Amino acid sequence: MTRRGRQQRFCMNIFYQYEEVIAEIISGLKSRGALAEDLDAGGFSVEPPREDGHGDITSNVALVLAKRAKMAPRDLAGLLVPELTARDDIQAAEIAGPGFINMTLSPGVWQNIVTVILREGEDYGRKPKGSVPVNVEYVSANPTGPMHVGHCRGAVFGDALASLLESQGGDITREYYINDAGAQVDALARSAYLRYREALGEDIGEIPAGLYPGDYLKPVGADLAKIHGAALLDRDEAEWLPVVREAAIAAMMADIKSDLAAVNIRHDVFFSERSLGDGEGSRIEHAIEELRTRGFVYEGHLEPPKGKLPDDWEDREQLLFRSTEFGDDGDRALRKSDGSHTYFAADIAYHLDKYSRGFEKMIDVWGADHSGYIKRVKAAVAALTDQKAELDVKICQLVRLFRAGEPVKMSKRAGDFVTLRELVDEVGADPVRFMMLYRKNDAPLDFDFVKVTEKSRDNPVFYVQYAHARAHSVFRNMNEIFSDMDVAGDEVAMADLSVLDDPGELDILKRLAQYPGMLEGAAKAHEPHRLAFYLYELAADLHSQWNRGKESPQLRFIREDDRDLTAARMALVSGTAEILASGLKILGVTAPEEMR
RNA sequence: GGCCCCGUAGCUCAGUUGGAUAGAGCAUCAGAUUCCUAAUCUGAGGGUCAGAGGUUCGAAUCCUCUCGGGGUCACCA
Repeated sequence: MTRRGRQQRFCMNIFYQYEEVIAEIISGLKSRGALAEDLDAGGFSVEPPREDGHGDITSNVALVLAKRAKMAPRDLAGLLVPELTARDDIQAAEIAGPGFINMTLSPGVWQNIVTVILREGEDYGRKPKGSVPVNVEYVSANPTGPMHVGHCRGAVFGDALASLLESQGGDITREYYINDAGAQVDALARSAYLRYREALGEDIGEIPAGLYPGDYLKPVGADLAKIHGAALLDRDEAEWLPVVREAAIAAMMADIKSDLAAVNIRHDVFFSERSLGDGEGSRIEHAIEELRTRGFVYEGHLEPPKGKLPDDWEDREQLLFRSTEFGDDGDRALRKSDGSHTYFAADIAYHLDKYSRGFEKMIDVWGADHSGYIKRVKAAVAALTDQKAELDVKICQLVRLFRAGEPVKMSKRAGDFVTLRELVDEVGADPVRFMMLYRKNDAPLDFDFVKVTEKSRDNPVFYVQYAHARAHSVFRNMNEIFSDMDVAGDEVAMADLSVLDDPGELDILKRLAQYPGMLEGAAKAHEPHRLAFYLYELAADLHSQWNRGKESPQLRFIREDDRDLTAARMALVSGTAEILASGLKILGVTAPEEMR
């Protein structure tokens, strides 16, 4: 981390503040000749200790610099410790293990966290909006039917990731790629056409294999009948198909947007694959030309696929992208045997379009079945942008549905898959969103309809929301006793916090201090689940302290006999509620003020 | 067969990008209710981080191999 980088950061993160303290001590030692003037002092960190008993904050500075300074780590630490302990804000600093420096801070440092949170409010831990545009593409479900639970996880993940990046200063565009070209939407159009004839009174019998049998196309057929009457009946398919297709896609996209709205997801840009065109002069041809000028396109033969050979495999010469140049396993076809472009070719053009719109950072969120597709798209982005753009592809693994421990059977062919809408209608948006995020994206996830609505510690959604509600319950009860004390007012904000010295209170304070660094790390790693886990831990800290007040009445947040102490504790509880609400907001989950 | 993901307590999972004696919840056992919401909390037991090598001050984490589970594998979208 450069010096400039440190200064540009908000100084809310106390771990960075102490990195700075150590950096200053090192330059002091240099100027006094205790350390070499040209010693590179970068690369160390100050972090919360992993275990109790290792102080409040810990640094690996001596371990990181030892080799460069040609000193034993513990000796180097020995130079730093006296300087650290000389400070008022550091109660103790000791050398531990191979050369860690464990510091115990004076309680005032922690108590001050609350003052900062109450001042910054929702901005605590956030960074001001920066100028780096980031494109997050997620959902991108085919417009051939309603959203089902398989889409849901990626949708929630992408949305929360976008919000998380936004909280760290990203200039985020949320984007949906509509696969409205190709055979699937033609099949959709033919299915809708059948429903159209049905709406005009014809008995259409069974929906043929290869078409979409779901009832959800019936309204589309009815609308077509209303608008066109019998006018489309006696035409050739070439005439009615574009008309029906457009109507069907529009209807499906309207359904999808409304399904997404049910889980509070919205996109800034809906990008149509069809708009990329086809054939001469299209953006797809342009993208292929861009690759060709860079020497990554050639006519050639592909190796037969490994494993069992498809029945209709034929060796042929075709237009290929040299993706092996960028680490892919094989070169990839750009044109099909009928001369039209492949889906991949369209995707290349799409990503080139993103780049030309100014996005040098792109994130795609895909389902698990697309993992084999990552390398070729990354290869294409690298090739087209001369490696200037970075694309991160996040894969969301499958969601397995359970009901009270029993697997929920689904058959997509029979059309009885569980839709996103059914899921949300039954359990609500909050549990859906939180549970989809309470797991790493690349691990499979079990979702139990019954468990997620349980009111118990076993259900993390409830547990976190309850902590927030409990805080507000405390405020209400406080006003029963001190009717003129305003939790949001100056008396609380300016309260003397030095009385917050109970170990349980300090635990909460230390957890609050971790919030900015946790957010930054989660955003950098593109891992919103870290925030969900953090909120669970913060909720546990608050519940825990609340309960200590049962055994030890002097620890209760509300102390009828001590107005000043009550004000200080209101500040603590208020700061905690603020962070719970702020974090939940990033995850897109509500923070209720009471549970019922 | 190739590629990708996963393998951590009986179960479900974290592990802050290489840090110290590996952590939560559930389940089990023992406790807390005149009391700010017991919808919660306190404590105990439970581990060869799948296995074997390697890299270094230091590995659950990085590299190689083996075993086991899942996904995927010309032209579809």
